[in-house]
Amino acid sequence: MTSSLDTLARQFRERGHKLTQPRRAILRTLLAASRPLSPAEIQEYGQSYCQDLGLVTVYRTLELLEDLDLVRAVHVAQNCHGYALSTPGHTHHVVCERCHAVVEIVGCELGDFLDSVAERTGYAITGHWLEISGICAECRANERQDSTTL
Amino acid sequence: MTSSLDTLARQFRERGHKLTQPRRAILRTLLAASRPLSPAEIQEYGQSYCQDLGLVTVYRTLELLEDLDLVRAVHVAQNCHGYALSTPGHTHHVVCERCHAVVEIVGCELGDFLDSVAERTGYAITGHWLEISGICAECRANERQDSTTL
DNA sequence: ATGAGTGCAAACCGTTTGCAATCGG
DNA sequence: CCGATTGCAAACGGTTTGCACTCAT
Repeated sequence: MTSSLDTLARQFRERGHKLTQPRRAILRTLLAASRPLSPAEIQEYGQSYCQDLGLVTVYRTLELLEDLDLVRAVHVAQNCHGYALSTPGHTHHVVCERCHAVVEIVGCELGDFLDSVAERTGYAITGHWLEISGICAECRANERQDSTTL
Repeated sequence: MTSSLDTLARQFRERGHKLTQPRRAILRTLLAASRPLSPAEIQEYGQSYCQDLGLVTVYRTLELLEDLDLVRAVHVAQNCHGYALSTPGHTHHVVCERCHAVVEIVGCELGDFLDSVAERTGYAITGHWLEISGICAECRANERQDSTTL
């Protein structure tokens, strides 16, 4: 399911890019992440793998990883960009409003719907972006607890 | 279908806000728009209705309009925020990649899908955002023409 | 050895804030 | 009239760029 560091590293080199310490740190960070991270977060967490990882390098590496389709940018509410490793195939995210935990929905069941959209609008559909928000089981449990405590 | 300036203005006043020239210009601009506009674009186009419409006012008014649910922020690829009048009820957009024309899909047929997502993930689903991209009939026609011309 | 990749500092750009002047009800 | 609203200038925060140094191959 999830790619390993080796797999990512290989794909990286195969396409003619050097696998430096900073880049390795960024890949490790993304692998360990349970939700999309902002560039600043990637720098912060990445520094545990590469002491002086610079924010600029994070930006440049993310751009490269996006080009290689190894990472995808997702729209997260507040200040827009979050980055997560892309999983093979087409997926959608369900994001918890409280704790920002992300669950991926693998497989996309929108095919029929999109066909009907194409028919109704006359557009040739080339892509779509679906983001679902909700509250995860854990946060709901916590909220129930809080309300009894109040 | 689409609200008129009067309707918007009324809702605006009913909730205790003053309807100033700058605000009226912003509403007019949004009404006339065929796609989500960035704050800067709203200022630019809005100046034809209100000479010295300031960008700051655009930001503050958009924030207010969002609170009132008269406008919704949509995620547009490049630099994130676009704003469009919200239509009553839940809708999705189909955006043309070439000319940015927007068609709204009224009514949302994702109910069953979302139910199954809730079941599979344990999340209580609170909302979703779907944006579909494609190429509109007109642009496809133009492209066919271009390719014959070349 | 050498060019790709890096970090730093500074530029850049969209957004927000403080404030005195203005306008709408 | 009086407070909500405005525009300006300045602050702010995230992102990008120029440049000299370094590292992976």
